Amino acid sequence: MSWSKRGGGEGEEAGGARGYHHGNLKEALLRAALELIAQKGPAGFTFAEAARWAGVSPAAPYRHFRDRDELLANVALRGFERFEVVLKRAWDDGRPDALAALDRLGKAYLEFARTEPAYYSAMFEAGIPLATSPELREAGDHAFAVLRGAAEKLCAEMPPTKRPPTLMVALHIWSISHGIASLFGRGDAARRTLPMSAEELLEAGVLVYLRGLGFATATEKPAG
Amino acid sequence: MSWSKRGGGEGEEAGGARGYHHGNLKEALLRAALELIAQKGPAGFTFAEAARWAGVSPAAPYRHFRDRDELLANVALRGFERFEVVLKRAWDDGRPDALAALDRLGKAYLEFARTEPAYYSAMFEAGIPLATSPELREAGDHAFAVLRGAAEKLCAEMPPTKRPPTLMVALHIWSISHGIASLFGRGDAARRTLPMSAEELLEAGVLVYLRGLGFATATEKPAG
DNA sequence: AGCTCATGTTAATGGCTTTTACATTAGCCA
DNA sequence: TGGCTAATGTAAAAGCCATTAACATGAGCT
Repeated sequence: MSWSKRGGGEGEEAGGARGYHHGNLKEALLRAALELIAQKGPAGFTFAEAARWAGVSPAAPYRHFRDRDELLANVALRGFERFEVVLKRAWDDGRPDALAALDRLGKAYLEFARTEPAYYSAMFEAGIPLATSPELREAGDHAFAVLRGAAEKLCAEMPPTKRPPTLMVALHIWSISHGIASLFGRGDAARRTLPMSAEELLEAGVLVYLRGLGFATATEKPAG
Repeated sequence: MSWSKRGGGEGEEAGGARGYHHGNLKEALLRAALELIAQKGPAGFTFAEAARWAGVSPAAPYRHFRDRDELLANVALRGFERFEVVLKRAWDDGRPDALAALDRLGKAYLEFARTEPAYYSAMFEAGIPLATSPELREAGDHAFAVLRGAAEKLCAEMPPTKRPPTLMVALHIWSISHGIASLFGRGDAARRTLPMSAEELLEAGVLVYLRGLGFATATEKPAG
């Protein structure tokens, strides 16, 4: 293998001798940013430190990102793409049944917020205007589309007469997932001691909600 | 009236002649911070600019706040206090009935996020560790206590046999409110075009949820 | 009047962001 | 192979910010 330059992002991490050109600086900066955001939050992250981490001068990043905000936006973009993958895998087209798949979906949402706090905060808390780039908005929409697809399948299983609006159901599930993730789903920030895990809280909430829609759940016998 | 100094916060806004001492700098800084956060987000806000806005030197704020973060935390603290007042007023002890009051509560939550985005982002998105100060956590807890009280009254109206855990209900309602406010509730940031207002979305979600709990709502006749 | 402490100011250090002018070299074409 | 050009880095500089230390002012009390 040609170990030369564009290795797909390996680079030299920290300190390896390299020529005048880095070879994969853009990738390295995205990674550095992610690492730094994870450590110190989106606010604490600095362009200069990312450059240092990648072993280049403070001006080098400007060859790849218009400014600090654009780098942040790119992190968010990548986050949404990853998020979509994760959610899609969890949903798995609703197998074996919509309810079980939805449960996985919720857990995946929370797990993403917990294990990828850097992405999550870049995506939802860094205050990046979604209008920044069409791609960003699109990526966000694609991630949401997974939830929407889930709502669709769920609604399809209900009798047409009492079938609720799909979009509304998707928005509700998204909102409660996001609310729980934001308020209780991360390491120790904003931690309030809960009597249950975020996962249990979300699962219970969604079950109650579905029951409210008239969706018959297995655990709940109709006549108590 | 003694127009002299400590006027309760009036100060000179911008440019008025004043002596060596400001007279109410702490208050002026808190206001300036709020204004700046509203304009440019919690990240864009700078200590120096707040000082400028208050008409003092860049070092003066350090007499009142340990550093920039402490000022931010104080803004958040004040935000939680205000939030509690707003929520309490909306809840109004559950009058005339728990359901109507809960509806007002939800709307108040969203209205706060919309009309006080500076407070809201300082409280929930600025990444201030709640452990920063006991007061901050306490203020947050007090605000949540209003929701908890609402859940309590709601649960109390249900037959004891099928009465759900109060805390869980409060957490669910808080989560969906927070999720909707964060995702759809602000000016134009993160705006996705919805087929309904955030208020309608929240109201519908809560109604479905309550129905799922077995709470009989007026709009929904038992036999459709 | 005089003391003292809270509150402001000035000046200085060090970091970050961003721009401009210049350096290096990778990729390509003859 | 040799040379051109655009992409990618570097160096240096301007301007802003956070934070601190040394010094100034005056408010409130005795």
